[in-house]
Amino acid sequence: MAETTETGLPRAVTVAWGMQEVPQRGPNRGLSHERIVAAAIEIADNEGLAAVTMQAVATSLGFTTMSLYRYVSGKDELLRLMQDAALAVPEQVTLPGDWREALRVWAGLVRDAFHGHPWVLGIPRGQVSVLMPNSVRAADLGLAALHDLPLDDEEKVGVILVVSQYVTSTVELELNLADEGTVAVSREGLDLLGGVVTPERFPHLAPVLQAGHFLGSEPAGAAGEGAETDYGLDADYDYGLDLIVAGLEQRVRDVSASD
Amino acid sequence: MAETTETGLPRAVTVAWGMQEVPQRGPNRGLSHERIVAAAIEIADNEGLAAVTMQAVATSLGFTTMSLYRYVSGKDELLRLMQDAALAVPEQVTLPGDWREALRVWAGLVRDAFHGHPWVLGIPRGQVSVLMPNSVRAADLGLAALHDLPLDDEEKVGVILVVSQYVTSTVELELNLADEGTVAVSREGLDLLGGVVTPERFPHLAPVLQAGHFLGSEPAGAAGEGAETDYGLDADYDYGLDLIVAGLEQRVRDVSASD
DNA sequence: CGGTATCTGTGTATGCCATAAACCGATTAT
DNA sequence: ATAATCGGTTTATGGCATACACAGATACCG
Repeated sequence: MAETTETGLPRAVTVAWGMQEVPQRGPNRGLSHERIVAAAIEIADNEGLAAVTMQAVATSLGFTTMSLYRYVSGKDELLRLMQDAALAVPEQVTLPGDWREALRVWAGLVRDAFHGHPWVLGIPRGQVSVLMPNSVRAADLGLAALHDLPLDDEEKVGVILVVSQYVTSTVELELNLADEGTVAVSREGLDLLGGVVTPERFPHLAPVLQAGHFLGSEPAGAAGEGAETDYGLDADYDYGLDLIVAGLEQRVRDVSASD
Repeated sequence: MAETTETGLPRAVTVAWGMQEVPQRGPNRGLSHERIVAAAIEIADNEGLAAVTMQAVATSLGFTTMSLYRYVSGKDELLRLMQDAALAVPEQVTLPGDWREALRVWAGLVRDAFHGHPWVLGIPRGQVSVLMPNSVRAADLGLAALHDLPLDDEEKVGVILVVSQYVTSTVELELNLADEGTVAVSREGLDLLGGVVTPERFPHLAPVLQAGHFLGSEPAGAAGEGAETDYGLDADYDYGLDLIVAGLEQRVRDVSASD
């Protein structure tokens, strides 16, 4: 159960939206939660999420550890704020007119955000709020992408959820495999696994593993050509998205037919 | 970067598969990683993931904290093992013949596993391995469900991934909303949000929020009838799954047509 | 069959980290 | 001007993961 204010909203939500009353008396404030979150994000970007400690954030700002607690109720709240701030979708996007294209572009924006700050996935789930500013912004943009679809709003929200969840999970998978695939799939580990993942025990999966699919391990191929943003799973990503789009088109046909 | 053995496989993987050499000399072992993981899971089930400390696990087994480190390299590894053990799919499932039904049943099994041990979602992502025993088991079963589909193996793996990711994310969403929806959506918070989520700034989303959709908040309705397993988002869950299935059917048609 | 290398469980110790509590000086409302 | 409030610091605490070194148990080797 997350910390909540009298309104029932999690404190992180009210803070992020600037709905917190600003004190009148007392000295001028030397910090702001924006600056704190920005500093924390920079640390996470450079040194990983584990390096984000209250102390590190505070000293990187030239303040004491405890000073942060005047702006943020605790580390949980800081993490929530970081997460939302990191997943900002660019302002002023112009989406293609065709909803299929628009949806793909939107998904790409979400995906880019994750790729820019992969440590977000290191934040425990179950603490995420749909009501944070950038979530709301992203949702609005997603609905904009689907504007011309002949579905009611509730259903569009469902689509947005499915897609964003899909994108999130795909990035998560990419990162797990980046950790694991490159090393483990080096034949050696796979052979070892072959001892336990036998065709008798796993009739359907064993052949696939043996064939070397799974894990998106291409046959070496031409690596190195602008490899920066090559996550190796682009094909799988596109495939899943195609699947969703196809399902959506079918749904549209069904709806249109029943009119 | 996760701890790896000489094989390149994460240590958690080799431990989970029992691929670790058993020592010959020395006293008889009083513990096993299975018992440790089981104890840890019990604590997590009863008191939440936060209560799972090395100390708590050890004393619940009647041993010292440090004794655990003879079986598990650290807490990270323990969490990985817990995650995999918690997400076990029942043995001896018989899947329906129709692949649509089978896929739904399979997705339901995965979903049930999460519902049984929701704390799994509290484990930071990016640490999860696809090579753990129960992941493999689940993947095998998933492929079995799709056995009759006229798609190649690689594509089926893609489908499995999409579906399991979808299920995972849906459960995550459910839990987030259970934390937040029940409390926050009590009109009061929503009104407050209305001040910032204005139709001018969020033309597409604001109406939806105002209408009370989003967050799966039904108009009160008849709650209490066997509410145990009522997560409120079943409709959304089914919807997304339908979408995927529909997409898949389309894909099958495409493939068949190009034959 | 005795010696030795090896392993297990334990006790002790360390260092990091989040956070609580009390304090001083600055600022503003009255 | 005075009092109520607030910001930032200092100091202190408790929890937690884990490194290290030890004492007894066990199995291999000659």
